[in-house]
Amino acid sequence: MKSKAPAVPALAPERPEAATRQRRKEARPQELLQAALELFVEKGFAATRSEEVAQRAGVSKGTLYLYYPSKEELFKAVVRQNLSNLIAEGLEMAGQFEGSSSELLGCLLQTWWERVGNTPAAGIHKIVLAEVRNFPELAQFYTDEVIMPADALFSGCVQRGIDRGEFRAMPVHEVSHVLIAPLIFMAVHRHSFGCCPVHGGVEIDPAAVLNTHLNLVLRGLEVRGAAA
Amino acid sequence: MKSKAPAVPALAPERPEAATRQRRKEARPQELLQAALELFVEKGFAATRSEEVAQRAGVSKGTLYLYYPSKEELFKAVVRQNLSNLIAEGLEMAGQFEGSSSELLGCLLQTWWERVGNTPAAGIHKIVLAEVRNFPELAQFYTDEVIMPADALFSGCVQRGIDRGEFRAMPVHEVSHVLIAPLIFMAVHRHSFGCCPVHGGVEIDPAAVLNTHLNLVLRGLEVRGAAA
Amino acid sequence: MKSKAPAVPALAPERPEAATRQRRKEARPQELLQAALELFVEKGFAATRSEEVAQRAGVSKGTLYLYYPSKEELFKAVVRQNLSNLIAEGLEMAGQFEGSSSELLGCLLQTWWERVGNTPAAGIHKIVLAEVRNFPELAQFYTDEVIMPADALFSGCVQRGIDRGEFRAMPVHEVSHVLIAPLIFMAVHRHSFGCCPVHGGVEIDPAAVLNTHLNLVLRGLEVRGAAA
Amino acid sequence: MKSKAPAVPALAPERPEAATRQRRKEARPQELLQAALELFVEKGFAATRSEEVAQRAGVSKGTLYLYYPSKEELFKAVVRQNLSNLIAEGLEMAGQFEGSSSELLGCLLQTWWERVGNTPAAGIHKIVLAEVRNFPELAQFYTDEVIMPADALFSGCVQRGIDRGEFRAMPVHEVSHVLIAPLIFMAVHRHSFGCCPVHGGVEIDPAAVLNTHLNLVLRGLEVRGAAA
DNA sequence: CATGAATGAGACTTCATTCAT
DNA sequence: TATGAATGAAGTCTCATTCAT
Repeated sequence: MKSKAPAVPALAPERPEAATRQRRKEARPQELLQAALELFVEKGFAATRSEEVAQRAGVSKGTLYLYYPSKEELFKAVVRQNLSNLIAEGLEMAGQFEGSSSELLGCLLQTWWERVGNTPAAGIHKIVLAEVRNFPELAQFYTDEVIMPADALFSGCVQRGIDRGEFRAMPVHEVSHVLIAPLIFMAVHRHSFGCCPVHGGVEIDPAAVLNTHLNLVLRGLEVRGAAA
Repeated sequence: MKSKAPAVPALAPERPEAATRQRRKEARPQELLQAALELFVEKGFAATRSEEVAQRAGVSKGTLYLYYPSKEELFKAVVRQNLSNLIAEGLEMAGQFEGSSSELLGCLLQTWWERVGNTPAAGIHKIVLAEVRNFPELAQFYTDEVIMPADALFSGCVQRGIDRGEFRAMPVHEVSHVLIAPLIFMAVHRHSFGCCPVHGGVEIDPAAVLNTHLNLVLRGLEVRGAAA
Repeated sequence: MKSKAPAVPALAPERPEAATRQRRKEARPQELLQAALELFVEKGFAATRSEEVAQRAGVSKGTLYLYYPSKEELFKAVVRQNLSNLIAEGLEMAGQFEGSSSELLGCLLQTWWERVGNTPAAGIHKIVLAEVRNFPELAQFYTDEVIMPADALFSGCVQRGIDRGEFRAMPVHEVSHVLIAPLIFMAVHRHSFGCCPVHGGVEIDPAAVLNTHLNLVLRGLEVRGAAA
Repeated sequence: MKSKAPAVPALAPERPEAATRQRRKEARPQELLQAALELFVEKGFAATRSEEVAQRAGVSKGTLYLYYPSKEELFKAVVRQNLSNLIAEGLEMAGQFEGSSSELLGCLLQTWWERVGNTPAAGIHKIVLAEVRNFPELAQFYTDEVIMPADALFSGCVQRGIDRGEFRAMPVHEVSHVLIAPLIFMAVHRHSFGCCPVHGGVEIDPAAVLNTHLNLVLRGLEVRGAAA
């Protein structure tokens, strides 16, 4: 591979190897973060070896350290990157909505599941839950970037429903919590027990749970529950 | 030893042998499990060093291994001990209940929170979620000992409500999931973010969330929602 | 067992338990050395745990240390005791002999095999060979107590044969070495490979080897080999 | 790489990459095995610390584990490496031999002593004798790779002598045993007592013993003993 | 004397990190 | 930049030895 290079003079742009290498070089951080995310989700922070991350990203151990000065920093970068993504997703789906507040919340939760809960990136929740106490700085970060925006989003929708007379008057933050908790829980579950083959376990059909959840909670929220 | 003790007035002080050493030996497993639980919840399984556990229990490294042959076995013992309690509580309460199914579920969840969710034992959920993929046998164990009994308990109560015409006909397993998920999520949260001082975080009042949760979900379940 | 003692006033000599205990107490050092010898031969010095020795001797770990201040000292005691036995055996069989020197040597080797080589005590050779370099003081000890007496014994017999015109004139120490080496080798072998079940190994029949050995070497020694 | 090398005149110095690091990497296994052999022979398997081996080979503890996954595997590798040589030597010599069977056996034993018995590799016998009961698989390995081939080699030579009318008819396996035992014994001895300075010990001159051994045993074997 | 719970030095092994090439 | 050989701190576990009972 090395000594054959001089045999092919200067066809640089046509050489797929060079093209690949270039493309690879720029994609390195992405690939490393991707590999690290997968492994951290699979095995946790401590049980993931640096070399495994490098291998899965197709580089050598040394190269990993060219991009991230330590395993801790790599971990933080993984969390940061995926948190940014989460935020982006959140804002994206917040958007403008015309219909009823029940429909809005249903749509929001449904979308969250499809775009976050059901994707590999959801595993980030698992790691963060497990490791915040070992990386205290992440707590503030995660609170600012995820918990508070998400709460604001959902609380806002609940408040909208109350303001429009669709929902009963209820404490919005608590409702917000009750609304998201089962989804996050389910998402986390998929990355722990969901990956372990057990005999006789309770099969969870996410769609069914989501439907039931909405069915129960929205009905519980709606004011016409008493009226009808 | 049990009922005959009062029959023999003052033999107790005659046994000088059981004074210190023996009493300690009997208390050791408890002390070690207590220390291990705390540390595993604080730092996770992998990040907890055996010696730390021993130190917190006030013994030396070697002593720990006198009682548990490996860190992994210690972990399992912690899970086992604390989970047995869970099951016992659940069955005890499920026993015979006279009131309405809504009251039953409310009482069940309330008790779970007081006796489990609000105690250090709840932190186990966090560790299990985080580590189960590294301990495949634990997955089966936890499924058999916790997840399935819990599901049976809650599903049974929901079914009871449906049978008695109190609840709407709904998929019981999914309802069961929706019922417990927010509690477990809250419990896990208390042992991860709940322990990190953050500025401006959404303050979660467990009692309020629990009330809101019950208020919403039970109302959503009840058949009179349509009747009234 | 403890509290029942006062119920039986003073039948000391009749109590088999006390008799046993007394007898045991005096036999302790013997039993410990016996157990230690067995284990050292089986597993070697380093791989034998103090507690195992105690267990096999039927006492507790602590008791072992009442008799021997350390594992090293126990080891030396084992070697010393068994070496003394070897010497006793050697002297015993040296005796006075009337017949031909060939018969004398044949008888000597045969007896050595029966009384030493074929007994568990022969395992001592194995340990000593393996461990002298870690216990240098044993070397002098073993040389004085075993190697030199044995050499003297066998060399003497060879010299007797030469003096009496039965044997060719040959270097007596070297002949002595050639005479004993196969026996010791065989004895050691019995305690290493001889205890491992292997498929297709070369079966060694000690009696046949001994016969062959005598047949060859004595014939090689005898002066009439050329005459006959 | 093999026969094409001379066809490419001066490419060698062009590879600066293989300068130091690479050459060391290739030499490492040899250096480690050498150090391990020495130490295992000196102190035995159990009493040799991994780090000592590394130090003697001039590397760090971790490097040792880069090449051998455990101390036990290192031990096996030592046995394997040195035993392969033994076998090779034996087969090479056994090949075609023109002279008398006495000469063949004499030459065989003489060579064995020079090439094996008198080198550090002979110390392996000591370790194997001492440790084989703790490594059951080693017993089979050693039997297959050393004991049986060696027996076949020597038995074959004896049989050759009998077939050609040079030797008396005798049980070949037993003769074989008698032939090798003193050599191995002497080799083992050199690595245990031979290394301990003792006063007044019986000085063993290997060459003299070997000569005496051959003198005695071959004379005992030869048929002309009766004929002459 | 005897026990066995407790200790802690020390062995093996892993793996994050460095650095010569 | 990229590599991967090398390092050594640190973790798990063992076991000879001690000592309160």
